[in-house]
Amino acid sequence: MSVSFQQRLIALIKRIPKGRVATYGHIARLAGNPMGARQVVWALNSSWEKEKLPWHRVINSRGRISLKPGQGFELQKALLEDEGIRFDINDTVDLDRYLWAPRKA
DNA sequence: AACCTGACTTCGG
DNA sequence: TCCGAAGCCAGGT
Repeated sequence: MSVSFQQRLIALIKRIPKGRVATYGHIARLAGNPMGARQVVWALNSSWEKEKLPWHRVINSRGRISLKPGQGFELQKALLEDEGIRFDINDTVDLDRYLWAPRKA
């Protein structure tokens, strides 16, 4: 039987290694739907806890945290910095350096 | 079924 | 860089 897009998203997110990040759109693309970025958001909110997902490693296409200050931004940034990820003066991470890409299929 | 919502993305101005 | 508009997707009301 087929695996749902959601399940593929979950599986991919779980594979993001410590010290690396991925963007919503990137993950959606890898899961097979280039335009399913919003689904990633939904997937995270609905099952990051039960699936133990590294939700903090998912950021937006500009290399910045999408959560707002006081609503998780601080926590996410702290978690990423703990993994060795550096933020520049504009709270932006260097995607060319930290963006995760699966080895081979 | 219509309408709203969200940790999105891209494009213009 | 910031803002608005438009496009996209699924779940909740």
